[in-house]
Amino acid sequence: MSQTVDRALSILPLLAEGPANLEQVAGRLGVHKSTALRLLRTLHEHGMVYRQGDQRYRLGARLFALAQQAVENLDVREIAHPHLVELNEKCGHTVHLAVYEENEVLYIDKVESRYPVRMYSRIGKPVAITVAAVAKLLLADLPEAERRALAEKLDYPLYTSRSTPNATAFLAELAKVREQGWATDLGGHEESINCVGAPIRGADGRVVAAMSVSAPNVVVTAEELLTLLPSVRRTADAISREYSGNTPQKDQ
Amino acid sequence: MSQTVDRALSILPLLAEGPANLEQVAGRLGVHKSTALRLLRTLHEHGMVYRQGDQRYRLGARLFALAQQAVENLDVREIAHPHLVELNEKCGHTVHLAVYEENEVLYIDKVESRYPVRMYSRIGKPVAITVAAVAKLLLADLPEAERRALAEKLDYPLYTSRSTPNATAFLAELAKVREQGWATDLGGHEESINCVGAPIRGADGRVVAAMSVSAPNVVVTAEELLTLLPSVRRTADAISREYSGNTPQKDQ
DNA sequence: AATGGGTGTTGCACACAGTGCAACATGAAC
DNA sequence: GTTCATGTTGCACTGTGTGCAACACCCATT
Repeated sequence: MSQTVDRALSILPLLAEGPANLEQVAGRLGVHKSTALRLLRTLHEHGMVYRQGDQRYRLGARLFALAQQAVENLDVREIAHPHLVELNEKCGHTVHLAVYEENEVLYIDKVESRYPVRMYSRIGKPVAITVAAVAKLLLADLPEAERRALAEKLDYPLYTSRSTPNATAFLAELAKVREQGWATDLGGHEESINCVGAPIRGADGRVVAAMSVSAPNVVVTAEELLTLLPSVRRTADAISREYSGNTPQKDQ
Repeated sequence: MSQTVDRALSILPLLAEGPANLEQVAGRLGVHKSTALRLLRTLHEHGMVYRQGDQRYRLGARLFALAQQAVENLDVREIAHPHLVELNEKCGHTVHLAVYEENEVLYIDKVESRYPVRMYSRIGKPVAITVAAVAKLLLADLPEAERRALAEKLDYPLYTSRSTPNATAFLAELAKVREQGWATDLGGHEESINCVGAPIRGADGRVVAAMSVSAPNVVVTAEELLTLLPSVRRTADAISREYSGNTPQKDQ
């Protein structure tokens, strides 16, 4: 829509790949050096990019601060956090909270496992959307048309032999998840890691977030993990109740 | 420099305070609704803002992903992390890693305390620059002129009775820190929390990052925490060695 | 010191992208 | 149905962003 802003914003993902100098930026944007310079200066003034010792540009500190504030403003997160901690204290495993936004599912909170073997993930990181339990929960609740369109558009990378292979299988899985009200990921992302998750609903019944408990095979088997399902669901329901109660007419 | 981009970027901190609708954005930017609409659309296309159910705008998911990638590209962090974990396993307290950038000090990594009483902090959050041990370490190494200029420009909020009160006191503290090669924060930010930190240096001897161990009074006294100083310094030195070794002529 | 290549930076004239206005949609409230 | 509040579109104008070319700077190399 706005050419200048469009160009400026295109610089950010470019720099996210690694530092770059003026000419490289200009080259990849397809604009004159002087144009790139002015854009970078503006970004710099706003703290979005940072100029390191060798004059190359990197993403800047303000970006962190903004992402930080953004995540703190999510009221689901605020409400859910103590419940997640409580569940973690009971079972000891990693607990995740995720939301869906614009064709992506991302973690917005995490309580670390108390076992020494931990799974890698980080708040803000987009989730493996075709296999993660939380992703299934969130997508299962989308309106039919949107869900179908998204499923067609996705890639289905075969992380493991148990990954969701294609759109048809994914839509079937989503139907099942919607039916039963909970979801699992049994080695679909990493061979040795299993998850079990449940949805968090707003006052209108729509799924606003999803949570899951994850643990590696070496700590508990899939069957043992599944015995946690009732407490996961209880936790998710408690969060739903509190969330609906606190925001009676607000939507999200 | 670039009016359009400047305006667009000004929207982000505004939305960071909380969701806002078109008119509020236009009002606070001092531009016409239609102008604000076009800017928001461009931001939206890039995933920087998100339009929630009630049509109000919020900060978007891409912001997290970008901040995420940015932090993963910092090679100090990469190298330091296992050392921080090791130190945490030895002493059990919260371990922080921070860098200085454009008049701000911010945490780029953190290993949580294994004690139930934890201090609040989060990766990406700017540090209380006038009192934190890591901030003192990073600022103490700035060139004289820059250090002085920054000290004059800062605010000196009195978080507690032991907070640094003004620029003179701060510069004196920085001189001391530079002299001794380590720093503390004894209840300067929160009455009951103490920290002890050490600098991480690049091949040229300049301080590139700083780390610290923090613990609340109720867990260990300040004196007990200070007994950890040798292992904190040893950890910092180990990181320095590895960082200098791996990046012999690269600067940052 | 002097030369040269590789950078980043500045000033300027032109034109087109961004602007604000006013008219138009939309949808909620009553 | 009417009113109000809010988001959206089309359009003419001009001011902002553009690319160019000249300039400044740094550091190698001789």
